[in-house]
Amino acid sequence: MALVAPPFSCRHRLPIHGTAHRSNGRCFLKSIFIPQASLSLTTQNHQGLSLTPTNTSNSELSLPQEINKLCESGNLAEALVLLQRDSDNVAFDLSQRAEAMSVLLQACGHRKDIEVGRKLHEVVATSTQFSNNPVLTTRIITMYSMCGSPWDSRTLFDQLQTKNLYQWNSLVSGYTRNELWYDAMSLFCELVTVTEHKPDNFTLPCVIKACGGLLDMGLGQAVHGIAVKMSLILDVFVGNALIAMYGKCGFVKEAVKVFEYMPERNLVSWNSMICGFSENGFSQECFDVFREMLVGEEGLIPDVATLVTILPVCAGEENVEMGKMVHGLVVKLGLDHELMVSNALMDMYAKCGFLSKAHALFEKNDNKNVVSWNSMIGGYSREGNVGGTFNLLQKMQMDNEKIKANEVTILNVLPVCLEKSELLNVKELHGYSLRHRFQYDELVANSFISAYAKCGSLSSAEHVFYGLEAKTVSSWNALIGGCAQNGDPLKALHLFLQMRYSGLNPDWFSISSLLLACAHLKSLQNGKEIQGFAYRNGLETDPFIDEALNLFRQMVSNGIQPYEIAIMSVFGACSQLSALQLGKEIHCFALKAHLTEDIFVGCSIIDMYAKCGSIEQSQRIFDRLKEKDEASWTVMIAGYGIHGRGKEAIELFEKMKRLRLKPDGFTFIGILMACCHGGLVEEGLNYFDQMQTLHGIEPQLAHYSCVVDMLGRAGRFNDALKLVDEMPEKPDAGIWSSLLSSCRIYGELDLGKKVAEKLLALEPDKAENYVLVSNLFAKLGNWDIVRRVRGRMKAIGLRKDVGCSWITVGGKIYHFVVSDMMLPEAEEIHKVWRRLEEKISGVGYIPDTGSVLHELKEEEKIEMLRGHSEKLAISFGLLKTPKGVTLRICKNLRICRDCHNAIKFVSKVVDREIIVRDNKRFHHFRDGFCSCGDYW
DNA sequence: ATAGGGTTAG
Repeated sequence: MALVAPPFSCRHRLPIHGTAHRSNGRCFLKSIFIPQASLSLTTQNHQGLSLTPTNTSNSELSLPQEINKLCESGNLAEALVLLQRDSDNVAFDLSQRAEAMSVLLQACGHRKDIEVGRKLHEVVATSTQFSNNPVLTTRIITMYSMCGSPWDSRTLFDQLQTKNLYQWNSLVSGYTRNELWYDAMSLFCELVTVTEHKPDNFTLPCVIKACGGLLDMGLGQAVHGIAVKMSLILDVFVGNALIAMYGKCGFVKEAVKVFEYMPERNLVSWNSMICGFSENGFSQECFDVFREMLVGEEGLIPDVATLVTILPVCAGEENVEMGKMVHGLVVKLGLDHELMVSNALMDMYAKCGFLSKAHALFEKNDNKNVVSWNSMIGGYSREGNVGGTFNLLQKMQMDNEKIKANEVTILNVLPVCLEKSELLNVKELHGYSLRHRFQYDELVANSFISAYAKCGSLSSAEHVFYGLEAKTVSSWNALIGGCAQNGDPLKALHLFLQMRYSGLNPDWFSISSLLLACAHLKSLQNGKEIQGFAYRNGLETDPFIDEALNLFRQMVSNGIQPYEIAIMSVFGACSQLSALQLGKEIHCFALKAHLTEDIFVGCSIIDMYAKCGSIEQSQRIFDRLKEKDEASWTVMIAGYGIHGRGKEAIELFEKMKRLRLKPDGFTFIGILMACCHGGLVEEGLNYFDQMQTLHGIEPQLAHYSCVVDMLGRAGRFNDALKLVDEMPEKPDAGIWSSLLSSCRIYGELDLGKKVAEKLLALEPDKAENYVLVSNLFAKLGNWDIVRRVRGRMKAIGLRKDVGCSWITVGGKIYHFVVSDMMLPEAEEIHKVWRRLEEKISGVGYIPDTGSVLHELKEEEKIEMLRGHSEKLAISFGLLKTPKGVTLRICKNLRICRDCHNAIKFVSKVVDREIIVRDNKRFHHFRDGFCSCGDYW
């Protein structure tokens, strides 16, 4: 094939750029990789290219020539005056006048001068000779769309009595030019279905581009089909448009196919191909195609578009060697003064870490625009160079070329404000963007939301968020991510729900943030808050953690590799739900992804199995861990703690000390909890003492809480109160509430009253506390006080958290709310329980109506007990699982005395192990006994 | 008369 550059590219480019390539006749590209033969073209292309021939030898210019001269110097208004003045001049015939109008219309389009364009339109429309001139109307349609006002194009188009294909094409291209992809598509449909016109090689490229704009690959394929049927696929423009469209839609393979089968290719085809690879992250392919384009048999010379496509690839890959080579090519082609090229070069050097080289280019270049400044500012910003960034920003504003900052500037500067969490700078920048109306840009607004959140100013973040007119998934994500990362995980979850209610679908970012929130929430008591939250918000289906886990699965099955943090978060979420099956599944995934060796992930896995009730599995994982640190030992000890296996916890703790590992504050929380749940009071007190004397660890509130709880449960109220007095910190509500429940167990009415007062004074707006207080008095039959407490609760509008239990069957989590009559299989479930109740009554079960806090008749109380959610969950589990399978139930509140008693009997009569996790610990029921030894 | 590829951020 002859190495002839297609005339198209230059003809197309020249009117825009105005400069032609210079060639000194030498083979200037040889040193890179261009074959010599390609050379002759540059000069050849040069000829006959000027827009309109000007006849300078003749002092008498024709009207079109004169208009053209004025247009070239930018005097469009003058040209219009000239046209109008000579409207009666017979010296100019009609065709000359029409041509002159054409020239002016074109110039209006190029220079976006809609004022003059509109006046000229009026002139044409009101004249009898020209109003129906199809050439002129086409030009007016084009002019309006080039001025960014395709609506005016449409108005004129609709007024036309008859429309030819030129006019249709002009309007379609006007829509695509203004990125009104949908309008372009529907106009095309109209053209095909309503008119006799057949779309041609001018129509299709626009339509194909619109498909790309809509990112609608299906539509694009359909148009591709039309192109094939009409044999328009042979057209270079159509082929090029297809390459670009497939690239935009993410189907590079299709783009390559089109490229390979094209009967004729030009520079644009190559550029589009490189661009397609670039957009889809195939950097090596970009370089390969670029090289092939230069040295292959077609041997084309790159133009500005090629260079500004390939340079960002070098930048993205930080491949400065390639970048330098392209730079050499740029110089040899004489394109180093092209603004876009020099900008791309600067950006490339900056991104490759050669900031001073970039700066040198920047200084040398006196032709700068916003992009130039932004690229440099971005360079300093990425380096975290606060001074350099702000210095440039200031210089930019003082620059006498009056280049104004834009949205990208803001986006570049914002990250450096976060370097030192500079809230002040963020606020200042925000003020600036408000004044310049940049906050209407979605990206800018979202960046401010996350920036404020990162600086710890959630309220400002929310302020920006709620001020948004249209909230997209990204806006929600910015706020959700901010809350998740900045210590308000519950708010993150709340927002997640709100987003779903507003009809938006969460994406991967939302889910990651949610997972992060779940990880932070691990410290909350077994997800109790989350469950309560979900139910208070009327979430009837599975709670969102469940959904997050489902989405995590999708993420995995879509081949998206989660980071360690995501894995850990998911384990955290499993722990909260006690979703053993799911936890196992994710454990398998982590194994396959070789993430289990990670010391943190290993830790989460141990924690997950323990919190999902499978302490033996935790121990196995723990034993196999190659690398164990203090944290690994601590989660293992704490795991035994929540299972009430104090002895094992103590063994581990002693072993840990023998290995000379240093227990820290967290380890002591674990061991104290273990002693507390295992009823090992003396041991616990001993460790509490050791912790201070031997290890020099100052006990925190959490340690005191454990010990006070431990003493209270053992009925040693004097010791407990003594410790409360000795505490350096003020006791919190947790301490009072644990004491209060101990008072209930031991019937300590007087102390209970005092403790209740303290608790309600400290946390007057927490429903749980009122429930605790009323439980105490209800147990003693003091209904008067119960009624008063309940009344007070009602008066301040508090409602008790709904009791809720859940069980996993077949990988799905089923929830049961107390006295839930809306259950899908309510009939069967209740029947199962009735039968069980008969059976266990035969072996000694007597309903413990003391657990019912309402004033009801005895029979009604018994009916209430039957509705407790854990009983429903167990009945469901028995109904749905084969004989002998262990049932694992979770509950958001503490298990009641009657249920605890009943489940002991059930475990005996159905001969199954039943594991219940309440909001404090695990209960393993087997053969009529519970692992907690009725001490909880 | 009407057409395809292109720099900064995400």
